[in-house]
Amino acid sequence: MPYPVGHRAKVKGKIIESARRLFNRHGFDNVSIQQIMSGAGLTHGGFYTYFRSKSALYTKVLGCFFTDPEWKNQWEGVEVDMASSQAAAQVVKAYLSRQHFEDVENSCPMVALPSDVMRSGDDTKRAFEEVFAAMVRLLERSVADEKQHRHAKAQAVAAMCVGGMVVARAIKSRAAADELRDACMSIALQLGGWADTGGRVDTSALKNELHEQFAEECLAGVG
Amino acid sequence: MPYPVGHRAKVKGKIIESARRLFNRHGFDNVSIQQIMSGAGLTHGGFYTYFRSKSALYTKVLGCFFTDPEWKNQWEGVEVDMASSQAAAQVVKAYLSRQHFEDVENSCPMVALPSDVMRSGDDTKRAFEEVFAAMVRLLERSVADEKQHRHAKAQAVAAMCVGGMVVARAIKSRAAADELRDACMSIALQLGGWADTGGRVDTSALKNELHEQFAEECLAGVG
DNA sequence: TGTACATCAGTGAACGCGCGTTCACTGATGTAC
DNA sequence: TGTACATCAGTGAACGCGCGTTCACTGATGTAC
Repeated sequence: MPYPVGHRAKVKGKIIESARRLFNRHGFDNVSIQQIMSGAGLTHGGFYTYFRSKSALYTKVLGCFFTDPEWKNQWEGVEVDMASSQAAAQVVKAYLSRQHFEDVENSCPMVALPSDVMRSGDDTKRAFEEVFAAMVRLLERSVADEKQHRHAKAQAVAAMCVGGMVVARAIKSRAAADELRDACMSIALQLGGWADTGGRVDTSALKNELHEQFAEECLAGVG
Repeated sequence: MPYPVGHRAKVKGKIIESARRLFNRHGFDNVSIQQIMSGAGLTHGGFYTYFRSKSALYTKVLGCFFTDPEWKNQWEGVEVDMASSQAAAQVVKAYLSRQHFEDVENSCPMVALPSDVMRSGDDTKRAFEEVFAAMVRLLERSVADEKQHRHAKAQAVAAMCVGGMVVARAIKSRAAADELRDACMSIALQLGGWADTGGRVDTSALKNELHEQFAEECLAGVG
């Protein structure tokens, strides 16, 4: 057997990682296979030994988004304890943080690619749905409300987080974007019944949570 | 002077209208000039006597979005009284309605095109910003809260409306999308302090409001 | 250890295609007399 | 009313370009003996 075991899986991972960064920044249509492969240190010709088509890669990228280790270690900040009831508050703060706002390449795909996903196929939409559902599940656990209202509140908070970031990125004025993020953050924390402790946070906890949900499916595909 | 006065302006309007529908449905990159012109009943060659480039048309389309009369009369429903304090509630309900969800071609561009705008130039982002600001201004007037908190709450509600629709459109399950819209609607109404009167509404009021703001600039461009 | 070999990851030229854009031309229009 | 004319909105062939995709080939790898 020539070539070390796992060589292809490693290279495939590099291609996905390169594609993730490029898609996040420029969208599906404005990224060429040549750019993706070059970002992975290869030439364009080999692409089709790894993926059936450009769309197939796109679906894979979205599905694997939250399991990517580089992404998982991006937003650096203060420690997060997922067991604590503060977890949801910290996730909201991290999601609407300036760091997440600025780091387009490594941002949540729900913020970077929603229009693209609307126009994509069912597989891509399912991947998006899973990501959103996981976020809602995480928030839901610590919403301060009667049980029957928690789910709706968590959904609304998640929508506010995603919507706030999407709009902040799509408007021109930096000041207006900052104001919008702040407003959404403070109202979302109020809604969830989470005190604004004022500290800085990262979202490695959120990412770990989501990691559990997709790691299996994703690694199966890459290996 | 050959050809009736205003002929070109009318045709230009048709091109913009055709482009608006196509961009909303397929995004900037997946629509060709040939499709746009054909939608306006013309051949592709004449395009450049009306617009400097495809991007220039795109910017114009976004800027004029809310002034378009066809769009203004789209979501049909019950009468709306803008003077009433119920206006904001009605706008929220219409924004998150099933009608708006389903009518992709005529939907709000903030829902249909956010990723595209993020990657666009400053002009496009300014147009997006104006649209969002107008929505916030409209909501702000009737938020039930102390004056200094109204602006933030209006921003958060607007973000929730946009985010809820964006996510609803990007996920696969119709049932989950319905649930999300309902959750956002009910929480948004709560947040604003607007009773859920349960009636159906349309958004012609919102559109009229926004119309005032952009009509001048837009008509200047078209004429 | 050294040599011959089979494997297959990756290369890069080539393909057809549709796009945005240009431009010389056509032909319908209202005007002049 | 009828004819000749100037205008210019719209046509459609043509352009260069970059894309997604294919495929015959290369050459580095670990294996066999």
